[in-house]
Amino acid sequence: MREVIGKTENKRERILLAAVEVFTCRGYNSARMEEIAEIAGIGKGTLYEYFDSKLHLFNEMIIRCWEEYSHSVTSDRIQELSFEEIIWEIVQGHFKFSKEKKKLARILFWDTEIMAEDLKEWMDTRRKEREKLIKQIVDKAVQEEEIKPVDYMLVYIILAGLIGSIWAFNILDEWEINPEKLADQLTDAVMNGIRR
Amino acid sequence: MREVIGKTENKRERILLAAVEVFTCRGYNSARMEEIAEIAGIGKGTLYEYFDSKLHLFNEMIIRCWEEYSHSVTSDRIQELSFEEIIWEIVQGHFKFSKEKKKLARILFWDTEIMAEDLKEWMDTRRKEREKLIKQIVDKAVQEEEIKPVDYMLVYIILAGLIGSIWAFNILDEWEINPEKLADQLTDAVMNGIRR
Amino acid sequence: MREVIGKTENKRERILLAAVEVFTCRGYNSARMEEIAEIAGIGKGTLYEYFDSKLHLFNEMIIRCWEEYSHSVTSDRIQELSFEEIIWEIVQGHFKFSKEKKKLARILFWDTEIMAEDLKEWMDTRRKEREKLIKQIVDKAVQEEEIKPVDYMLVYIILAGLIGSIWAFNILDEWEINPEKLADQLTDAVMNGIRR
Amino acid sequence: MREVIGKTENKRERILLAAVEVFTCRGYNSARMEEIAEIAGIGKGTLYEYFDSKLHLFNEMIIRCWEEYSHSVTSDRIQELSFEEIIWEIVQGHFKFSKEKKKLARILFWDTEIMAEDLKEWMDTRRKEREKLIKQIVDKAVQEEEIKPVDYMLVYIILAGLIGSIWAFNILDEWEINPEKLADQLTDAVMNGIRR
DNA sequence: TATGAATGAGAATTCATTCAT
DNA sequence: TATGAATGAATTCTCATTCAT
Repeated sequence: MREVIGKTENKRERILLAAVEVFTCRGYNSARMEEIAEIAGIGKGTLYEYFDSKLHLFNEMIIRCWEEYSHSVTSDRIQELSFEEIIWEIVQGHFKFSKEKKKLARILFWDTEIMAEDLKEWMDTRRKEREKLIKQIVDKAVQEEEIKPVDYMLVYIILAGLIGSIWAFNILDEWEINPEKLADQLTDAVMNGIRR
Repeated sequence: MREVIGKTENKRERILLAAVEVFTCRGYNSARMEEIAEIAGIGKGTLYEYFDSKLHLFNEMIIRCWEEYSHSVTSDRIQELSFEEIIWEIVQGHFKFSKEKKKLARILFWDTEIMAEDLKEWMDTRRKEREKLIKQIVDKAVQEEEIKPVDYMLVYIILAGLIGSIWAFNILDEWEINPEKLADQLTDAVMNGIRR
Repeated sequence: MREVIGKTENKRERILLAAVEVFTCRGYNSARMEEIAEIAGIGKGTLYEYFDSKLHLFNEMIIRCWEEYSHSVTSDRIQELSFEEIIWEIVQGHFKFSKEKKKLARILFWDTEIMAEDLKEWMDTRRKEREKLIKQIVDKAVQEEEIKPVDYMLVYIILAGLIGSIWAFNILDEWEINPEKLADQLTDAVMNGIRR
Repeated sequence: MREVIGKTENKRERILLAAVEVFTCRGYNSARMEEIAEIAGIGKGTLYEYFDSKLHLFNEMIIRCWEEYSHSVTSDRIQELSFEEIIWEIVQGHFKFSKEKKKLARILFWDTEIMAEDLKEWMDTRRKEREKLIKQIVDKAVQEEEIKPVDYMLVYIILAGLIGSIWAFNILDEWEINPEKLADQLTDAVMNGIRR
């Protein structure tokens, strides 16, 4: 019994992994279902036993990856950390994830134009949640006089920007720096500015 | 003779403008050459008199737009400005450009998957130039003791990040703020940090 | 042992019933084996234990239905009836069958394009039998001076025509008339003509 | 100028002719667009320059053929003819058309299940027109006391039936009789009945 | 030079059939 | 014997590109 379920789950899993590989390398439109099937080591038709269409497969892959990403970035003990520590955690977590799965990050954050409407909504909801979380963190830090009374959107922009730029422009490939050190420096820059 | 050339140049221009319109609205893969021809007001076959292929047209469009972008972001009197002023100029220039040409910005900065190898190289060269420019600016500012002695890559990341996040996440649509004010705030945050 | 056979026979039967349902609703090409299996309440693979292929299943279904039709149209005591009564019986029997199983009739009489060669032959044999029967009936009626000495093919055409038109053109849906009355009128028209 | 139009029209025409050939031989579902293209002597893609889809092509073919059929069956001087003559004309016209284009007739009258809704409506309208025409003819004949006061639907069924049976059951292939003689006999049977 | 009709490679998807269990 | 997961041939349709005019 367990074997059958395992096998089935396994195949679905293998398809999703193959999908990550192909979608991230080629982008949605250039990805061919046949290649995904080949990489998953199954027949073309089998894909459609597990996913209704190319778009459905893509959407499921995105959701799966987003969840994986969330786990890797969000700390469980976020309530206990200071603002400075939170920034450090976010930057470092994101950097680690991006370094490992650079292409995935690209698809995940930017390749949104072909997403189905419901996936867009789903991602929007996730984004709003995140925005709200940052608002709470900023408000708390302002209240506790850890930071200046800034618009939380400003912090959001800065953070999102740092996060974005970390994997963009192929910086990661060329700049040898470890996540912790990068997190140190960026956190310092954000907290204290770069003015002498 | 000159008239023909003039006419020709004109047509090439019209094609490029139409290409911007179509590629930015539909994305590379969904863009159809026929639509580009229609918008340019010419025959489908004529496209191929001016551009070898869809990819070539896309590449030329990217180059064209990048140059336009560079003009709008880079000030001529960059040598005369202080570091703080330069950051302000960059942020504000980018914000303005992005707000006006949101979709173009997206394609320009992130839709890299379909770029031909030579375009990738071209963009890499541009990026290196820009990196070098920032290095000079940072070095000068450090030397003149305007800012702390930071790794110029750090500044590059922060700047690139801010630039990226400005148009990402649909922030632009939802956040009503004018370019100057945003530039003020971000410049202040970068220079002085957000710590109280 | 007998139970297994019984079970088996039962299953074959259920498949044929399901086939009637699906083939008549969807037509041959749009019918899916999976749906037939579902309706029969068996697994997809099991179909192929009982029928070699979709086409074989279709053919067997046709044969089954044709026999059912023959029973409903042909009277046992055909020898005892007058020509007029026979026509009445045929028209009324066909009308009844068609009204109940309109879609089946359509498949049975007209959807011949996908029939396998051997089924075509089978149906041809059936048709010849029927033609022969009508020839006998006509000859007898002519001999007994019940009708004029007409070519039996003429009668065959008229009968086949009436039979065909009864269910065609959606007449059945729109024209509220009971089988007996229709049979009365048509028999009268055939026997006596419509001239005043 | 005329040449270009001629050429284009010619190609559309050739596609329609090829479509008749393939659809009538294979039926809608088994017909392959590629075969139609081959027979028309053009490329696969060219079909789609002239017809949006397989269904559109089928529909246009049906309409075309129906019009052709109508011309061949309907006499211009129908008002001047007696009821008997009209029946004679209809039977003989239909017989001629069917003999020449047996398979087309089959598709035209019976292969209705895959027709698009609007084509079904179109054919229904045609059918209603025809029904109305027959009603007028019957009413006139009844009024002028040429025939008994019968329900016009009865005549419609008989006519439609004769028409149907003429091409059905492969009768045409096996029965050597010329159109005029058949029309004579059937008209006589309808008018006077077959009772001695 | 300009055109757009013609093309056909290529992609997504379906479904009858197979076969390991 | 019964099953249904797996398969891949087959099919429709798209669209970048060509080429005769």
